[in-house]
Amino acid sequence: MRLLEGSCSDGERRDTTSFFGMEISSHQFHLLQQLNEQRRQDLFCDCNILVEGKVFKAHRNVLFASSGYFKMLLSQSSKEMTQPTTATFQAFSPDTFTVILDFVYSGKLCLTGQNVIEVMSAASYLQMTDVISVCKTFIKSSLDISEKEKDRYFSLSDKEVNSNGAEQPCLYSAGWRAESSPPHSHLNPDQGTCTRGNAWSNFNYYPASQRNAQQQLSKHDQRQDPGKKARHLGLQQPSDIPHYKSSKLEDRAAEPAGHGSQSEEQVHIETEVESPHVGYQYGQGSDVISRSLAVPQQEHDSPRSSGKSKSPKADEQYPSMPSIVGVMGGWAEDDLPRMRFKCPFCTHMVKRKADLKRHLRCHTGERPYPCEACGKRFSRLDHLSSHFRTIHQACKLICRKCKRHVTELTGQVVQEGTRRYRLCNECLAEAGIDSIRIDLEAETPLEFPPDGDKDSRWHYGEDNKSDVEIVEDGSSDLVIQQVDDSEDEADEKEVKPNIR
DNA sequence: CTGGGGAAGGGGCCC
DNA sequence: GGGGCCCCTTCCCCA
Repeated sequence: MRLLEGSCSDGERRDTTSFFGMEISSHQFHLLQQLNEQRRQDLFCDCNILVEGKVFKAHRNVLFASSGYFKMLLSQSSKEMTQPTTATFQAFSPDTFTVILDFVYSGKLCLTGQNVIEVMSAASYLQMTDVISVCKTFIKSSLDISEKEKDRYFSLSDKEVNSNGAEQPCLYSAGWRAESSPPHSHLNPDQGTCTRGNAWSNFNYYPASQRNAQQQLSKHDQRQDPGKKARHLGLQQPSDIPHYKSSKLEDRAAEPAGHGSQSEEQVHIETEVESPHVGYQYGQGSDVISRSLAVPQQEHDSPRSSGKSKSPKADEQYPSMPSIVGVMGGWAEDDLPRMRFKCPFCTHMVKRKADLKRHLRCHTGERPYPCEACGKRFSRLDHLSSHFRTIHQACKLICRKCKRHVTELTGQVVQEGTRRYRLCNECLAEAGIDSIRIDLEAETPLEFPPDGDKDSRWHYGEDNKSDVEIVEDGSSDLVIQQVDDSEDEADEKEVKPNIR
């Protein structure tokens, strides 16, 4: 117990009001312990989680406070408080969820070399950034240990390297120090990855006997056929390894499948486990660089979803991302190792960190660029730009029907809702929409937001007096616009962001 | 069921 | 490092 002196956290009173308070350090622990006890006794449990047929009981409020996924899920179902909420998962195994749930109710994460990948995957799915961080720490720990032993490794024979012991769990515990911050620090997105939750700096890591196994696992097969790596990693996975993004990763997992005798499981193992070890793949020097990446994390949509739903600003929702790991990714033509960046989620490597940052969005589902015209969200600005030009601005000077080239003289822009395209005059006549009354005031053009302004909104340009003549079909959303292409092109050159 | 076309999305790379 | 372009693949819709 200790005395606290400080400012009130309330923003308005912050500068004027001081408080003296007492913090009982064990309170949080006892509270969680009680909740855990209630969970075990099925007391007040109002949420059923079905994982591959196994039912887990839990408390909505605890799940809500622990997982971004459940936060979103339970927010949506919060109106139906009378019925227990049921969530079903196929993406990970009951064992994995047990580890996750135990962590939620105890602050202790029971990681092993066998479960760390799946736990991290599940945590990613459930948007539990703390768990992801701890898993990364776990993996990094094995790398660090391996690094120290690298020299020794080179003197080891294959025989020695191949002998590894059985894995035993490592326990990462929140620690509940007197000055402990809440263990589920994803509620404090400002905290960096490494310091995320002071509590994590106090985790217990044991047993020491595991170190040898980890060392050996991590460093074997340098420059060897990647297919052989998995056999020595010892980080064997159950057959139901979840994937961050199913199809793509499965495709990529299949890439090294040329090693004939490898089972599908082995391929998965290789794909998922390679990340923490790849830094040693070409093992020359200390080439593992960890950096925190201030990229918003996973969108609410599950990693398997299409990501089409609207969501709050990604920056707010996904406060952290897995670190970018720079590795020696191969050998340049001059026989010097070249730096490449390894995706922590798949086997993909890129030359530039910025490219990896961009690539990571395909794993997280983050789509920070919304089209204000139709609501569709994009992971990349250039895709948004392309989409907008194609769908909403009819930039292609091609008749959509007959595919002939059209100009402002030989064709017109047709608008259906927010969608615009061009039709040549002949096709317009064929469609019987050549006699529609032109109403200049009926519509204003769509305007592209300024360059790089993720947060800006797209407007129907009110103050951008347009040269577009609009013909509205009284019966539907169909609108014909008379577009002055020459001026459009000039606009594009002068004010590029305002693509028209 | 199938093939074609359009849109989306991912990677490489230049500016 | 970000923006943007090009190229390619995949997905989806439609005839």
